[in-house]
Amino acid sequence: MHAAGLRITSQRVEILDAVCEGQGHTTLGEIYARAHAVDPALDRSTLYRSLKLFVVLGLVVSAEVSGETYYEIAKPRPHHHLVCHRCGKEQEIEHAVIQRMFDQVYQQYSFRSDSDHLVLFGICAECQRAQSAETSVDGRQLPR
Amino acid sequence: MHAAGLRITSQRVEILDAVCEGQGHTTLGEIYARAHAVDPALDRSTLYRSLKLFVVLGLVVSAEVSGETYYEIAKPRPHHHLVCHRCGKEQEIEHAVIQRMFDQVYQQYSFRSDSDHLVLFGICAECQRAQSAETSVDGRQLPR
DNA sequence: ATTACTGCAAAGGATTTGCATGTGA
DNA sequence: TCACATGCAAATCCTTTGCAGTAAT
Repeated sequence: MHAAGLRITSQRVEILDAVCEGQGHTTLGEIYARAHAVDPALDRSTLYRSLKLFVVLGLVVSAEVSGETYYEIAKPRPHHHLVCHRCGKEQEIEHAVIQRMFDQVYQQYSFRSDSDHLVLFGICAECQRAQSAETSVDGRQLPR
Repeated sequence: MHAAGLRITSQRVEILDAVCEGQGHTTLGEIYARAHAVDPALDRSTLYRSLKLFVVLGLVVSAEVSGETYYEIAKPRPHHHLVCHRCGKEQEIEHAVIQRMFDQVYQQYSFRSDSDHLVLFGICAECQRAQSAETSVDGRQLPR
């Protein structure tokens, strides 16, 4: 940071903290809420400027999911997320599974994928159980 | 469409046509340009309203890629895109490769993925060749 | 003492909304 | 005919920008 002649200000620290707190993905609004709670004088324009800076510096990565931009502290290794569209919970998954898929894509299409931050939507284990419970009576599946 | 008590208007047809014309993904701006060329009276608000309706009805799917929303006629089978971030070209790939990855994710995480429209970034075959040419002289690789 | 950074306020752009009018079924 | 859709204009929301004051090095 110093290397680029940039300064470490209290606002930047607060914002970076706020990004950390939202483990996994956080929206801009959430970041602002947290940082603003700590420092009510913090302005939105500062948030926008800082976030943009962090992304350029590679401290933070951003991803667009269903119309919103999410921010996350950059991690050294590529990783990916599973998001349940029933309960909204998200979990991180390791890169290995994805890498195998990338390899197959390369074999078939000669395309070298390097997306290091995919988001897969679906139904998590818990919600699968909940769903099957909804369509069954006393554990017996209802005919559809 | 009639089923829901909705009407088929000339504007809706024009907009749907405009989405079709942009094979693969099209931005809202491109759709507007095309539809507006056909019918200069067409208003942006109508475009927004119609596009939103089409997405709800499942006629059109939307995806956000690098800060922009892209629209595409919904296809019966799930499919995915490879986007080269050097030349910008995109190609469609079949679902099978992705499905295998989904299966592995399910085995490891009990998470049922159903993303039917992934976008993978990377470098396409052509650009790989171009890149290696840049770092070679007379076909011999330069030491890095 | 510099000069980058902030907050404020205003500008800019994209999207949404209220309402009177028009039009498809 | 009658409710749905449209166009227009205004409202709203999100993000960016210019500038004068503030603070980090």
